Amino acid sequence: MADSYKNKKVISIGIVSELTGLSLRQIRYYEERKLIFPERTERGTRKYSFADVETLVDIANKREEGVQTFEIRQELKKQKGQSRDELKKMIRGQINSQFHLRK
Amino acid sequence: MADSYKNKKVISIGIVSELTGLSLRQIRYYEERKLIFPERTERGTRKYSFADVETLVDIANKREEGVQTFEIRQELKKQKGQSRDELKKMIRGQINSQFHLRK
DNA sequence: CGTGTAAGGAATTCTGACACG
DNA sequence: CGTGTAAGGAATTCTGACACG
Repeated sequence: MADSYKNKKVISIGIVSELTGLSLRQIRYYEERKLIFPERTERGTRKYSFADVETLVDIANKREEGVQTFEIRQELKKQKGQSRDELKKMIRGQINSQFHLRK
Repeated sequence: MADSYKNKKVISIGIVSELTGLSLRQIRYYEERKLIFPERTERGTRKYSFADVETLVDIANKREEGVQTFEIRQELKKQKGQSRDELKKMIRGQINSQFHLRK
C-alpha cells in the first residue's frame, strides 16, 4: 500500500513529456526549481511516477496563469498537508469496501 | 477508471527488466509467444504497464516450474475470465465506498 | 524450446552553456 | 525568470541472426 503504482518511479522523461505536453527542458527545469523529485536509474536517467505526472500537469496549469515556480513550490507544500486527509479517506474507503465484500 | 495507472503502458523494457528480474531477451520472447502485449511509442520502443509487469512475474514463476510458454498462454487466457469477476467486485466496492463517504 | 550474444543503426537522455529577455 | 537550442558523449532499444540443444 505504501508504494502503490501511483508512486512508483518508473516513467522516463520522454514518456512524461508526451503525457504532460511539457518539453524535456521544462520538466528538467521544474526539478531544478524543486517542484518535482524524480529518482535516477543507475546510470543517471530520470524516472518519474504517475503522481509526478499529475503534479506536472498542475504546474503547467499554474504556469499558464502566470504563476512563478517559486510560488508554485509554496502551493505544492500546502497540498502535502491536504493529502493526509485524502489518505484517511482512502483507508476508510478500503476498510468499508472490504467489509462489504466479505459478507 | 477504464485506464487506471495499473493498465497505462508507460514503462520501458529496461525498467521492466529491473522490476521483474528477467532479461530483455526473455521479455521480448514472451511477447513473440503472445504472453504479453506491450504498446509502442511512435518510433517503436516498447511500453509496458504495471499489469504487464505482474503478468511477467507470474510467467517467470511458471517457467521456473518448467511450464512451457504455450501452456502459460492457456493459463493466462483463463485468468482473463477470472478478472471479469474481479471487475464486478471492484465496481461494487467503488460504489459502496463512495456511498459511505457521502454520508 | 528458450535464451545468450555480437552487430549495426537509430533514438534517448544527460550536462553545461549561450541566447533572449 | 523560464525556455529554446546546438553540442558531444554515453546508454538504450530495435531487429534479424547464429548458437546451443
